[in-house]
Amino acid sequence: MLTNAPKGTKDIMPDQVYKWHYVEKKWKEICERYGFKEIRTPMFEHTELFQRGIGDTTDVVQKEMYTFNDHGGRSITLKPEGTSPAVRAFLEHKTYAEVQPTKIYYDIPCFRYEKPQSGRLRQFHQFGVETFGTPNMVADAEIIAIGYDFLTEMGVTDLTLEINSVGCPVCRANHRTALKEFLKPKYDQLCDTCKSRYEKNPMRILDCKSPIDQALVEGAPMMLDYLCDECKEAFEELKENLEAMNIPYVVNPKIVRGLDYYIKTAFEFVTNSIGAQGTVCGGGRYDNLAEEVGGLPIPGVGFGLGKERLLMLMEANGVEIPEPRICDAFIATMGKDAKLFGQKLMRDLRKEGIKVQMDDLQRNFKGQFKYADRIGAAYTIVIGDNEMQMGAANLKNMETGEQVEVKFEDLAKAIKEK
RNA sequence: GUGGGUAUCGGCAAGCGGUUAAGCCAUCGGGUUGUGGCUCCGAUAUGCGUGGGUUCGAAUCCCACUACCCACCCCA
Repeated sequence: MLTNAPKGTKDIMPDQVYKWHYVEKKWKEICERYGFKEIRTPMFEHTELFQRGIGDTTDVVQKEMYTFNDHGGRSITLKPEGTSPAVRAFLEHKTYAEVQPTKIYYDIPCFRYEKPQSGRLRQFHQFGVETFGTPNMVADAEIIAIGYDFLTEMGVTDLTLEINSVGCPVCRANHRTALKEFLKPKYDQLCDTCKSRYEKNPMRILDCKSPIDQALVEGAPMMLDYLCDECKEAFEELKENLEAMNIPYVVNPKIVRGLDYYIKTAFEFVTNSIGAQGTVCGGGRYDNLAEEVGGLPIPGVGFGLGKERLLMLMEANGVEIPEPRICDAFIATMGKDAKLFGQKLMRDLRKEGIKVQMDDLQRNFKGQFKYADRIGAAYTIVIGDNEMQMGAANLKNMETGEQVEVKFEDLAKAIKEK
């Protein structure tokens, strides 16, 4: 029991971390290529930030947050997402007083108390980007472009970009009224889930998986038809920008966001190849969020991208992530003198930046070779009585089997050359 | 929160009520004190998720619990 990680958490073991390093490095590279800077916010925030930011009625806030009181009586919550904390930091540090827009990226753990399943964990990790300070659709398109380029460069193929506009509070309310009006006479026929969605989030009914509900929803008023002039224009601009950048998309009028702060642009990169949780990246615009959490009205747009889901998708797509070599040279020794000398040699070579290892288990000579092979050493340096006398080691290339005598002082150079 | 599935060595896995629980991979040791990957030999579960029960006898049947997986919901 004590030797089990808590439900919904996963260890990333040493033989797997290189994959994480790989995507993290690429993520940093691409964000910086786009002119974004990294931000690091705390692991936890005041609970109220999320209640106000994400929205009191959302599932995330109502039943999924890891919330506790600290010893000072403050209600604290492990962050379930990255946008609200980023906005909070932007406001707190009055970054709006600097040249705008502000473009940031991050790489964070998130915590949500959910029932784990494929692609869904209680502690998961996401990459994110946010652009603050511009209401212009150019920013939305740029955010989407980062996601598109990143995913593409990671070798992911079976992925679709779906976009939608969820309108603004005004047009969304109109649509909601019209939709409920439309659904009212059919209410009794809806599935139980949708009955509960009727009041809370009727837009979700449009996306119900039940074929019965799908039929009932036929001809229902769609958000896109209810957009006000401003929102409609914005959506057109977004599409124009995406087309100009050659980013393929499909309009999915059924995309709904579960976080209250989204307005206008909503988008998702979705796949079918990693199970039911197919959204690898999702985001949108949130012009009212800053004000909602008590700050100035600062427009923003961004996305979150699930690292675990990305890794799953890469695996499903057969993307090969190169495993770095952990040992350039293994020093195999015979006899005590050689072993002690090997210790010194190992230190010298390590100072040269070479990855060197020796036996830690008192293996016999043959065992040392076997071990060198197992850990994938590129070279084995052999030192015994003969070598000690000659002042040169036998350097064996483990791949070709080729062996040469190399003076101790020339070893670093010889190994680095290949 | 609601469903469904699975639990035998580090990994994969046979076993389907009857003497000592297959096998493969991995690991460790060895094949005459100096060279790995191939090959050969040997070692490694008194134990079958946990606790009860049925039975002369259970990994094999029943019950409960627990863990993990998958799906709904929701989302990254």
